[in-house]
Amino acid sequence: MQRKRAKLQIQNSEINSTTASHIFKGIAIYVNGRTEPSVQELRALIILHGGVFEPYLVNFSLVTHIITCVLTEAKIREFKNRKVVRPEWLTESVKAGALLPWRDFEFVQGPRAHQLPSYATDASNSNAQRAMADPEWRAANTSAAPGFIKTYFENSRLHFLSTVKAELVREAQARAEAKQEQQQAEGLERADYSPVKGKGRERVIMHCDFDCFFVAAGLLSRPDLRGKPVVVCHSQGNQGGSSSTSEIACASYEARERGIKNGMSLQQARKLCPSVLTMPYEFERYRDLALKFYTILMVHADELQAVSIDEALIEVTTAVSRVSSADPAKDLAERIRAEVKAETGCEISIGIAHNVLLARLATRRAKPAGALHLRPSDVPGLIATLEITDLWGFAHSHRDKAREKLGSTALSELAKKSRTVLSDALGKKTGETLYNAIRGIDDTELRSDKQRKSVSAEISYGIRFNSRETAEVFVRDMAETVSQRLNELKMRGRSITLKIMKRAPSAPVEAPKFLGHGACDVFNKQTALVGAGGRATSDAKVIGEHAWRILESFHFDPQELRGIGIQIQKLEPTDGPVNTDSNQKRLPFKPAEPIARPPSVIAPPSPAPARVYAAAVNLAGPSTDASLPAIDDVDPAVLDALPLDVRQELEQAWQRRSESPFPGKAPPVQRGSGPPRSRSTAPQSVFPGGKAAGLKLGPRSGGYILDKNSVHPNRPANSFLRPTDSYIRDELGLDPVMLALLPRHIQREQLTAARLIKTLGAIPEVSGERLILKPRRYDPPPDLFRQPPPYAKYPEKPKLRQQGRTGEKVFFTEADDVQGLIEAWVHAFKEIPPNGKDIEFFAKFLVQCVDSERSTDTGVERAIAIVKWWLVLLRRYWGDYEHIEGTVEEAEDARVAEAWWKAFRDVKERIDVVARKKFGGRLSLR
DNA sequence: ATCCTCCCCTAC
DNA sequence: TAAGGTAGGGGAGGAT
Repeated sequence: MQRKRAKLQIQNSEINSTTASHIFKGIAIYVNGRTEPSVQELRALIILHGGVFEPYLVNFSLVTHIITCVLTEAKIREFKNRKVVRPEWLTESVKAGALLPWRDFEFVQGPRAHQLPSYATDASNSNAQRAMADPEWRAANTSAAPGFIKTYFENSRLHFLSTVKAELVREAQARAEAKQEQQQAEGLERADYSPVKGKGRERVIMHCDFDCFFVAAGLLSRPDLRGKPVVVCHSQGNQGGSSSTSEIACASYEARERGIKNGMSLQQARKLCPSVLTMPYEFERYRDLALKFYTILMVHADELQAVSIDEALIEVTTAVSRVSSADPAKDLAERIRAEVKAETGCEISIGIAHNVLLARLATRRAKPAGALHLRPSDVPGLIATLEITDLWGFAHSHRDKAREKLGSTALSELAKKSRTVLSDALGKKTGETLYNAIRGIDDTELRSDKQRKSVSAEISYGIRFNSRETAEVFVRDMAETVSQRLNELKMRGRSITLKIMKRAPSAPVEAPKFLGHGACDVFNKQTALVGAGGRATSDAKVIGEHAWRILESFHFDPQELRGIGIQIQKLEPTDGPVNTDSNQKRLPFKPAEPIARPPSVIAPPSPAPARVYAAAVNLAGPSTDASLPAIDDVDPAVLDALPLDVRQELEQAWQRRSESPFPGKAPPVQRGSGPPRSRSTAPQSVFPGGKAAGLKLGPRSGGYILDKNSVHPNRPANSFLRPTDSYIRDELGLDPVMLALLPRHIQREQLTAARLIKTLGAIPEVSGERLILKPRRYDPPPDLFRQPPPYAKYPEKPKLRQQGRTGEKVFFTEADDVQGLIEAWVHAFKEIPPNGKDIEFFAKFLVQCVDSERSTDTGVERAIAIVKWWLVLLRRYWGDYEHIEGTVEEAEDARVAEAWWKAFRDVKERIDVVARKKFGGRLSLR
């Protein structure tokens, strides 16, 4: 193969000697399958114009683009993250004499409507079109409406499910904490004789799940509807609901028999069953029922993992061991079912097995209204009848992969595949999970102690903006929402991701689903979230500012937006109490008092201890947007005025720096053509010299907990959190106050290191990371501003303005070779950023073309032609950077590219503003 | 190797 | 009219 490659490369270079142009310079192309024009012709074309033809796809990194006319399903997956382009890209580029943007020729597989939900046809929703035509309706019922976010979340079933799940998880966690403490206490008292609990005994796992939860709940007050095809959805079924796109959240068994499925639209359901009846959501009732359900489960469970409002996994090994009968597990399950039925009036089903995987499988066979104990001997027989999607965690995507790469989706077939084969097809871990699952093996533990990693809010329904301003208001409101959620959890974050859904170019303006998002392109962008003083934050203004900046950086038309989400990561607990009147609905769990509990059942756990939030340090009030204290030397106004990319770079630097408790100055930022910044993993300075006046800072998040009895709300009791001040000071030789100022993870390191010193007398050189509290080198201040571009290298830097008329009006005449001029301009500024005055001049000229009183269609057309040409030029030089912005780029040419694209977008925006004013639309560059 | 980031995927 | 959220697991691919 290597020889073959080498030979072909020689052939390539022979053709190369007669190169006609260099438009494909830097491009390496692999041609996949049969194409029109043929591979031979394409190869000649590529080489003729300075590109590289890669005959084999041995190494993906050698190939920049893949050319194809058809792709098999398998290839689509294989090439998913590649630039796959139609051959016309090459032929058209040659015709144009310039490299056209590959995205305009991106290979896309034909419509895959079958993958979309049934309501998502291509047709626009005519009801929505009508409604949206009325500005008043629009202003009152879409994302532009005041209070939209609140009402939306009040009515969203998915939001409800997520919220309740989070609450249940927290309760389970609190319970686990309490239980652990109780056990520890008992363990101490009875250490001498207490037997090791449960060890050596096979686990008993139960998967408990309401049958058609929402429907069952609704039927409690509508007994006359029992036995009928009923669904829960928003639509009141006006006009028979025959044209309703309202989604069915839950269908009764009678409805399911008629083919109605959860997630269908009501209109679909009506077609299948015209007599289907609808019930409204009753969120508060669901909450009450779930509370009763979980309370009962908690009584019986050693361990409980909340799955959702109507579903939980419990380990009941102990409780089962206390039942003496022929089938104790099944008997306990029936008892639990009876208790839930008595308390809630609803049926649950319970799957029982020795692991989670099988318990979940058992539940399916237990339904409706039953309990089923799946024994090891039953497993092979059951598994053999199943499909891959019957396994928890495997859905259509894995099914498709299995079908393509493994030739089957039946577990009986997949059972013949080796571990390696499965892993190669599905990924390492997923393959192993599947391999084990087929054999009934699953050793996942029930976990109730997981800590939160992110907090987010997202809406992709009813998002319709007609202006930048409404979009901005919305984004900032969303930020407010996220901020509240963070505060309720007493969390702050250091990282923000904005998710944007934008109407796909091929999708109708009004989606098939009423006010839905329709087919969309999704954009995620993550940046550092920098609160006051460079610290983690939950401040709504700060979050809003970051989110809005990110959104703006995309320069999307607000009218095209269909979904907005804000996610906060890199969470830290808030130290002191945050002034939030927690209006969060907490599930009012109380110490369980189960109904008709037989004496064989273990005693209910004691309630969780009062949770105390110790404020380690609280020297200042909560952070606010207005006070940017720590970065003393930077005027906030200056900061604001910086270009986004510079700002973000600084912010990231601050963030890195602020690992130190005293966010003083950011580390130096390499700029321009200097050597690339070494992202040193060197230890962060723990105690910068000089201004230890950092003490004036506000509360440092992550302070250790001084009260040894306190328990952090979202963290299980953790021994490292427990040292007393005197222990820290006297035994470990650390300053407890200083320690409290450190972020939690550094505290942990410091404590560990100090303990090691104490016991070993020295710290082992583990990774060379920061080890122990001691003063460190002081980092010099950052290089805040861009170096001026090296003008001297370009003594005859051409100015666009020189070509303009000197009179009061700036205008090109027909005689001017505008295209040639722009080309010369762009070419001249290929290696340094363009001059702002030139851009200004150019923008004015174009705006005038569109806007001036004597502007005619030809003026507009001229502007379009010029902007298009500009676009072609920019894409020719910097096509790869077109959709990249705001990134922290080191390379000079990347900076230049970004500068040009920014200029382009700014100018385009200015023209669009005028065009919108004048014609109510934007310039189309297609 | 191991970590990090940026996705996709999955569950309810 | 309708209310398509949310968090975590994991894979790919690049940086360290």
